[in-house]
Amino acid sequence: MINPILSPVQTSSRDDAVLNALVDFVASEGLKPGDRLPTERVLAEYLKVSRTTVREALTRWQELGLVERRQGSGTYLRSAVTRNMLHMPLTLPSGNDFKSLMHTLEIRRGLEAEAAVLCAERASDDDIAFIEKKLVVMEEAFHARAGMSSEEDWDFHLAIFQTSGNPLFEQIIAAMYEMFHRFWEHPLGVRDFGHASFPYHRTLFNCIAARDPVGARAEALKLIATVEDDLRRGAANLRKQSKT
Amino acid sequence: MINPILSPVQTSSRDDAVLNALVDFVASEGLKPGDRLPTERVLAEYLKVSRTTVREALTRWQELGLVERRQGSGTYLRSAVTRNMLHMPLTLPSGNDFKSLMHTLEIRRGLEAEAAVLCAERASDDDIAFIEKKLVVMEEAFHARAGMSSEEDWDFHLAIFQTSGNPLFEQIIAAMYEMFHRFWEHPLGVRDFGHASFPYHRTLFNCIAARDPVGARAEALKLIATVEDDLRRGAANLRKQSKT
DNA sequence: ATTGGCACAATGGTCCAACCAATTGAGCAG
DNA sequence: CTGCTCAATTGGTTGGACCATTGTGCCAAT
Repeated sequence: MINPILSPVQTSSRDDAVLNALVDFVASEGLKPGDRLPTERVLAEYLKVSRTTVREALTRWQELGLVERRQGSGTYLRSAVTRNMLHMPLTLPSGNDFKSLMHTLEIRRGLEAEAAVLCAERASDDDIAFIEKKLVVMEEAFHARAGMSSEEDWDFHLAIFQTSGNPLFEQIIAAMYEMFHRFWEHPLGVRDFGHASFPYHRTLFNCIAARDPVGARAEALKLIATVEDDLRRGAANLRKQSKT
Repeated sequence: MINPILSPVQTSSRDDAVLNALVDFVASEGLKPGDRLPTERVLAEYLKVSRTTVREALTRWQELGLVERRQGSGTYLRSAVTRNMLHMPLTLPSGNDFKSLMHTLEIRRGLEAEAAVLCAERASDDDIAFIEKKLVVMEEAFHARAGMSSEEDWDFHLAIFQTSGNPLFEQIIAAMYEMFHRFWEHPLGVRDFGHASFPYHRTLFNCIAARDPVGARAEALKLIATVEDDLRRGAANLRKQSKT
């Protein structure tokens, strides 16, 4: 173990200084996601650094998804920024095959079950009413379109994560979810994807409403299991197609 | 839901082209993590782009942790790179307070348990021998120094994650671990931090070696529970100190 | 009044040439 | 062999120029 006393010696590079200043600026101006940042030229002049340095700093934020740049238009905030953020770039080698998608589901399995437990333990009456509202919306959308709808489904799960009282669940699972859905839409030939998971949303909610953590974990695991089955069916479909 | 048919219209920017070319170069040269890449000037000339563009591309890889740049020395590969890598950069509001540390443990609880299950299901005999080696090293370090050692402890857990066959476990938990250890060293007045978790390392290994997923989950949960207890004790310590 | 096209300014993207700062290694004095 | 100096190498920064895209306002045609 390295002695922490003499380890850091932070030679704060120019970029970091720019980003720190930018964090303060965003805070003082009260900028929210979607708002436009000052132009690179303005930032460069204001911070007394070259535009190249500003660009390197913004490139880093862009790669982290904190900011979006549109040529001819400007640079826009994409997410809330604070000082002391911890950046965790996850990299999955070759992310568009069956195995990689399965890996995201294994993560979700662990986290969704845990979130369901915490949610069942901590939910207030208001929280439960809120979650039920999302559930009803999802069920209506299901019956109206005769199929799962990603949007409302996600809203329901999101309500659970938020009620868990731990913001990390939402952020990590959101990343898994995004990666998964980037591919699940059409490529896999399964038309009624997610159909089988429908009933478990209601049973999961019932356990949460009854403050039953053990039951909530079990229902969450069943729900993920149906998605895994769908994925396996999709993979089998693909294999069959490629053979013909 | 947006119709995916008419969404992308990918105008491949210059940076991406550079990075793709670099992936091919790394592949053709068989470069491994730790190896040195060509200098920025050489890359610029070879790819017929300006050095600025090369730098922007490398800055992006650096932010993703794929590459490390040392002024005066060169640019070094830090991780395997392949085409079709999928990047999921997460940024977490890094709290330095008790609640945030507890949040990281809740994530670890879900993931370590799941990793232990998968490890017990999938471990080959060689894997188990490797894990046991790490365990023995940790136990020796424990007896030699009469206390937990972060380094060897982490190596043991790392071996389990790697055996789980899912690289995401290692990456996510590593981030949680870093966030946690950024504060656990001395600030909390608990001297024998992690001491109570020691015996569960052996029991966890026994379950894995016996290919007992259910038992492995249980032992992993017990292990995390002891860490949570330590953290709670540390928080109580802090409160007591601040009152005097 | 609405629509379509056009010129123009603003903004991010690229390029170049130079210089700064840290690292490395060769050469040399002790 | 040790320790120092020095020069070449390499990433970091700068200023200035130009390109490509976007947004806006004006104007003519409908």
